[in-house]
Amino acid sequence: MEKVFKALADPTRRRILQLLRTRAMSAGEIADRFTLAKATLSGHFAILRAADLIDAERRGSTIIYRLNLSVLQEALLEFAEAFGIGRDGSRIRRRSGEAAG
Amino acid sequence: MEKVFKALADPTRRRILQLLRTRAMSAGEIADRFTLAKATLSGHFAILRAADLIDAERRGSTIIYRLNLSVLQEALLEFAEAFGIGRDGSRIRRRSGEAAG
DNA sequence: CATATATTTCGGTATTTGCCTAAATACCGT
DNA sequence: ACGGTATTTAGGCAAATACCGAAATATATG
Repeated sequence: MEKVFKALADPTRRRILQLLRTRAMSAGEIADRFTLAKATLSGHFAILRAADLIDAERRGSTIIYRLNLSVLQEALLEFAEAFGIGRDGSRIRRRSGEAAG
Repeated sequence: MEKVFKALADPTRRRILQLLRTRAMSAGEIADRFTLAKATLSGHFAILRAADLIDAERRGSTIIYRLNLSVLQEALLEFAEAFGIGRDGSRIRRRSGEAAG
């Protein structure tokens, strides 16, 4: 959870996740969409990987990154539920200290 | 959105929001629940306020902070929708580039 | 006005972050 | 094994962050 929030704090990393939303991409393919140095992007990949938000798969000489949507989902949902925030905008009141389903 | 994610990146600030979940509290009341200096907490309040995640209301000599849940809600929902993440865990597929809800 | 209380602002330090270039590693084709 | 492409790791720098104690501000009260 901590690592996920730290990872999401950077706009470049959020953009990377957005890019991977539609399909998996190689490190270079992603890097081409940014004006940053490849080494810089590589650092961002490492952080996203440490947060388990993306998976890396070596495919020959390239490395394919894939969005791990379920982890993003879990983290967001867990956080939202802690505040009783529902999809429809409703707030579910809980007795203080009670955990969300 | 940027400010919200930056604000949420720090665990102390997330704890502050959690504290305000049940009821509004004065700065001092909040500070008493941390081992950090009041000045440090005051800085965190400023960041949360800049992100519009909390509202401040002067009440005599104290300042009452209140969680601005709707802003947290909006930010989280907007982000989740961009990834097609639904409350039930389902993923809604969209044509690339198409905006959510 | 003087004092007390609540909170913020200021000035400083240590750590972390984001970026870069250069060098290292991994894999491929010849 | 050699040269080329893809990617990461290493080293370094500037800016941002998180923290603190001290000083400043605002409010209430005697």
